[in-house]
Amino acid sequence: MVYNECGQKEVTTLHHDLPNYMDCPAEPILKLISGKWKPQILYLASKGTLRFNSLLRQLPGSSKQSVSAALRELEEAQILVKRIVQEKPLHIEYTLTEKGHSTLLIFRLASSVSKHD
Amino acid sequence: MVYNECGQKEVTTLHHDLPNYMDCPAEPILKLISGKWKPQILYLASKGTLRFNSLLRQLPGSSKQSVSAALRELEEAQILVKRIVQEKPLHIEYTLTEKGHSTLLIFRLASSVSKHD
DNA sequence: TCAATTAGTCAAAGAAACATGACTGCTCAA
DNA sequence: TTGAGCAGTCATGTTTCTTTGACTAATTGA
Repeated sequence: MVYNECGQKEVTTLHHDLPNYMDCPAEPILKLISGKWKPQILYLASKGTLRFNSLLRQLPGSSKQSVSAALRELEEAQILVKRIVQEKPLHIEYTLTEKGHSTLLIFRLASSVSKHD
Repeated sequence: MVYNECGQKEVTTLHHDLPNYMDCPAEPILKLISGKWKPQILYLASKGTLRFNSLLRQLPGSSKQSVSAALRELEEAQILVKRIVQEKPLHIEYTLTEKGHSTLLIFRLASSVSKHD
């Protein structure tokens, strides 16, 4: 015999245990902005334009591989824009988009939540 | 010779590349609420009280091990409370705390950010 | 008494994430 | 023209995360 969450007999089906097709709507963005380096990368992006090698040095313990992957994912999600700066010396810049700025609102809320724990 | 982000000569030191001691303040909570199952667990918790085996069935593909670990971490962080319900049948319930509810504000913001991309 | 349910733990295996080091190709100042 | 910096890629190895399956121990209904 099967019981539901209220301790009552469940005669028909376990409909409350069926796989949920109502998934957490926040999951995609959470997945996008989490990981070993992405929060810190976005935080640094909020302070100014990013450059690859500089970023690597600002993330001690990180690797080209994962920083490169993080930048690519954030660019694909249109949170960062990559642009080639045709100035001397020629270089590449990563900057927050409008979407990137609104995504960073999540960070501000998150840090205020953790402050008064 | 070394150049800074503006393409100007950097005569003294690369102070903009020194390891940053200003870490992203949102990182701890982001780490806490992210992972393979935690977003969905918290989402389900927002809809009502959780029970271990029911939760497992609602998360197809998950394992006892990781759901158990997730619940423990969320309990340790005081986002969920665990309580033994002395009713027939005796069982254990996980419920959102006050802190848990304010943490879920992050989810609401996150989903609204992703909706108008 | 027996089988099922609840709520887990533990060891081992497999998958995913991440780091290391070598290498590429371009630019730029000396 | 050489050496250094920039912005990466790629193969390999390690570490970390997650699943699998066996097991425990109590409760409960038939």
